[in-house]
Amino acid sequence: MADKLAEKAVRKAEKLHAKAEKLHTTVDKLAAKAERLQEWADRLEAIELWRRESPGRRQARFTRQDLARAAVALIDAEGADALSMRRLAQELGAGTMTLYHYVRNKDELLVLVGDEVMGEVLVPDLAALPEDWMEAMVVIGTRTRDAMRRHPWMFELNLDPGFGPNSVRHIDQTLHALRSLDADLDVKVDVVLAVDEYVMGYCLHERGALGPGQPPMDDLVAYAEELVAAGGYPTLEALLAGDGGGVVGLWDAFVRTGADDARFERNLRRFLRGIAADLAT
Amino acid sequence: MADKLAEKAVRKAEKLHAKAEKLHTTVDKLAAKAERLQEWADRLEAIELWRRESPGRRQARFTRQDLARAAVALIDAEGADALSMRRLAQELGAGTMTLYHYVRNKDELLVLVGDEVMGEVLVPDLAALPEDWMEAMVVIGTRTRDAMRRHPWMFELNLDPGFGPNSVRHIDQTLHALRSLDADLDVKVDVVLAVDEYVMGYCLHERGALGPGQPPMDDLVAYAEELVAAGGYPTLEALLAGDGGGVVGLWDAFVRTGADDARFERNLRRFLRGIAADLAT
DNA sequence: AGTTGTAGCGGTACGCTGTACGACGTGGCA
DNA sequence: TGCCACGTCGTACAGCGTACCGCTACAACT
Repeated sequence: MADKLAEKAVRKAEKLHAKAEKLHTTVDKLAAKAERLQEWADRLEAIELWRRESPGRRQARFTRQDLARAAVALIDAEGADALSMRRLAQELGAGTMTLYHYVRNKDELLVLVGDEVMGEVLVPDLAALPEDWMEAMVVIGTRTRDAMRRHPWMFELNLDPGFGPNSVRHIDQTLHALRSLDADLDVKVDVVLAVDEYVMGYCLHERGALGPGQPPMDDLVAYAEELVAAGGYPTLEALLAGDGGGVVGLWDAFVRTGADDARFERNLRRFLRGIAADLAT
Repeated sequence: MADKLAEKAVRKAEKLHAKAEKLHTTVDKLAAKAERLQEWADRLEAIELWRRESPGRRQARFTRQDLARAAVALIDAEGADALSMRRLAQELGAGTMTLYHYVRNKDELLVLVGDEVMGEVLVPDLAALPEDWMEAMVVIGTRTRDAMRRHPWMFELNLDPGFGPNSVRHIDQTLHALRSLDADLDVKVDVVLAVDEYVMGYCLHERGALGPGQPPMDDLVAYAEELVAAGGYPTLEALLAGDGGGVVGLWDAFVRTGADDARFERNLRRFLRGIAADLAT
């Protein structure tokens, strides 16, 4: 009798357990969905930044662009670390907390800064863009690279692709550059993204690349030898064993190639050629 | 007489002024050179991180890799902002300042983290890399993308291309992948950099891209209308005027294309094709 | 014209950060 | 055995983002 009761209890417990597990997975799924929705909500909140125009009646001392421009100037001069709310306010001759009337938090300020820089990427005269889509993409890509060269700190800001007026205009202009490409919208968007990705990747690398100069090669070679001793560096090993310039030769090749100014356009054109060839099939 | 004296004085002053100016430009030049050298010194100091092996005799509680692994786990779980020296120390069950015996400052810790992640990019078995250089590059590129998908916060760390063992191994492997490419070292390095740039650019974009989901389209359209009203958005304007899906259609195209899993390899292959075609001429 | 609500401004304070400094105990060598 | 330097870590400080809240002066209404 007691056994039976115990058995029943066990079965009941198992059932409850299974039920609990099911509930658990349901909760997990809901949580995941909620997170996804939250992400979207956050990102769309970013659009809100651009939609809400200074809602007050009274005239404010500054415009948001004033903040953005001052921030860009400050970062250009002293680096991204120098940009703090206090410092920017000081630069503008205002109290720190005043900035929070133009911007909800520092991240929003950075979004402003990002869009300000995107303004420099824009082609001033759309009509001047070449008809040929590949040439037009080279023009836009080069402008982008130039802007990122002026403001290499852009990558330190960790901005997601934004919805600011200038960012949208950049997309618009890039699509405009593709007007001579006979393909449907999805293909064009694919090309827009791909080219933007290459360009940004180039700029990201260029930002961190070493300019020409002479490192203490002894340390370098010593380090390379230590690495090779650990094994698993076939190319390095061959270079050390062979007589073709050794490790220093490889280093030089990287520095030289990294500093080659024609590299950007050369590879961009290679990419565009590859895209065109693929689209032609 | 007094006039003559005054004239003389003026001439002398001018001469001195010119001399001062010359000195000034010299000083500027020297300062620029010093800055360049300083940059190099700083970057080479980074190699020092890898060269200096725990110099002490006594056995330390942790290894640098312990720190790196704990940091990666922490950031994976709670995001890059969660990584502070205090928090990591707590995670390791150590005092905060203890970490500073493994690492000179937080930046060095991040370099360690970066190289740890680069370890995931490495191809486990070099011999398994396809002979064909284009196929081999696709393998390496895909591995890189996968690692960056697992750790999209890598771009928040603002790391320059590093000299850590795994980073060097990645370069080595990539050059190894190009062994079937008949070209001299400079060309190969160009290809290595270009492909790495595209791959990183793709990952950088993917990190910030919106996953599939439904935004509040009304706000979006309203925003687009506001922008078009400002002028200078020909494509957007045409989309709003035309009947081909409108702004929502464009938005969808971006979201759809951004979420297209085949996009990475497709465009990487296009790039490689373009490179091969160019090298063949 | 006078009044008033509030938009714009900013001082203070809190909890967090990275890290300089110095104290402490213990392990390894002489 | 004695020593000392190595690994460990508590404390302190300057600077960060920003929540909270009081103040001032202007735009709008009576």
